[in-house]
Amino acid sequence: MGASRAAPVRRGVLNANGDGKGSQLLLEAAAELFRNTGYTAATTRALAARLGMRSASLYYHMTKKEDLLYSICVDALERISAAVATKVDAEPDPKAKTRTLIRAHLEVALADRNRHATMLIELRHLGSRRRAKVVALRDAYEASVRKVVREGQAAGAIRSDIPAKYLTLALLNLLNWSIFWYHPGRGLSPDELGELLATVFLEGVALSKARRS
Amino acid sequence: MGASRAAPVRRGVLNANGDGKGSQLLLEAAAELFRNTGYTAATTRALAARLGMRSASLYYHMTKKEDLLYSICVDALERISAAVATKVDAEPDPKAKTRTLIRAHLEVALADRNRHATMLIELRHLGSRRRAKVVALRDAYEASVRKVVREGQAAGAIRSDIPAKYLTLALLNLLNWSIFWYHPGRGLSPDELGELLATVFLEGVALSKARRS
DNA sequence: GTCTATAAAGAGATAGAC
DNA sequence: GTCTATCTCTTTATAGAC
Repeated sequence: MGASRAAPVRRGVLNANGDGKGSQLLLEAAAELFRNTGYTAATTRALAARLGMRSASLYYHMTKKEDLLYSICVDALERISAAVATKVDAEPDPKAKTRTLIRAHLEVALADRNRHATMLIELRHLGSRRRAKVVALRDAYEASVRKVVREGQAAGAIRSDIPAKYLTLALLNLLNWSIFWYHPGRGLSPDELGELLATVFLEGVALSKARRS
Repeated sequence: MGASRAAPVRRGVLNANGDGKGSQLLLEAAAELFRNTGYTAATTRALAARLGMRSASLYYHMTKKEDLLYSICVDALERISAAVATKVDAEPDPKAKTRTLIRAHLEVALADRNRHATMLIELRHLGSRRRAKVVALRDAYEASVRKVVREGQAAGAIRSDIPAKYLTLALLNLLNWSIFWYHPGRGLSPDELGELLATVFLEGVALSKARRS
């Protein structure tokens, strides 16, 4: 908005090689630390220690600590948006689209648990401009989910007596917060959990006379 | 466990009048601040300012900042456990118990949004002993929800092809995380949201031939 | 690309007056 | 029960050597 262009060079979020392997290692280490400790309590010293360096060295790769949080949030949302859109678009049957969305969302969110948990919980610690950008990405993803729900309603696959808005919020509750209790290895695989949650969401848990348990 | 009793007086979590009105005002102000700013980034100076005092004055009411977080977590869990148990126990019909639980949970959680949000997200910043106590309370509440689900299964009201464990986790996803997007005043009342989520959870969202939308 | 050293600011908590 | 003043520790971030 009112910011003057003082810096001569427009650079990405991280200072150099923003897409290189080094940056991905840095982001993943930061996401794991932020997820466990919380963004504010996570010190640059602790992060550096995990990477086998001193905290000053981090500032070769970034300008401020907040850059890491911003990159993590953008990364998480861009990845899940792209992956889910690809799989949902490839599914022609409107009845199956919701199930495909649920499985695709969980597959990505569980694989990137640290980044998604950080994005969901630590977003508030971004400055207002960056926070607004991340919220816009999040809202866009939410809108894409709502679109699938609405198409399901239009096709007669999903009930229309409840507004798509609330069906979408309920679905995202179910999906997003599973990453906080899911533990890879023990219990269900991501795909099995996806099937389970899709069944709960689509069929409900009540045992009607028409259904065998 | 291995702690020696150095302090001559056993006192509650807050130094004096642990149940008085003053303490409730303090806890609510702290919960609101923690919810918005995060526990670590919330300074004692900012909390004092909200209460019209200086940060040093807070230490007449507490011993450390962490006392506030601990009190908030315990308070939130004790209240919701008691309220839900009362209402669920008063409901004789096993088919209706789940619906009653959902409405009671939401009623309390939405009324105490700041405390519940803080409990869910900031728990990790408690020292290990206190954290274990809060986790035990949380696990006990979760177990009481699971018991309702199991009784529903035993009574033939809830499907048994999915383990009660996962039905309970899905239900708590639906309930707990609604407090982060629910805004009192605009949209649904707590009771209406309760009915809506109960319907989604029990009936599912798929439009079968047997159901009119 | 990483280091040592350190500047500058802000945090939780205490002492003692009123 | 609240205040002023302050101690002490930790934090982010920078400067400049290697």
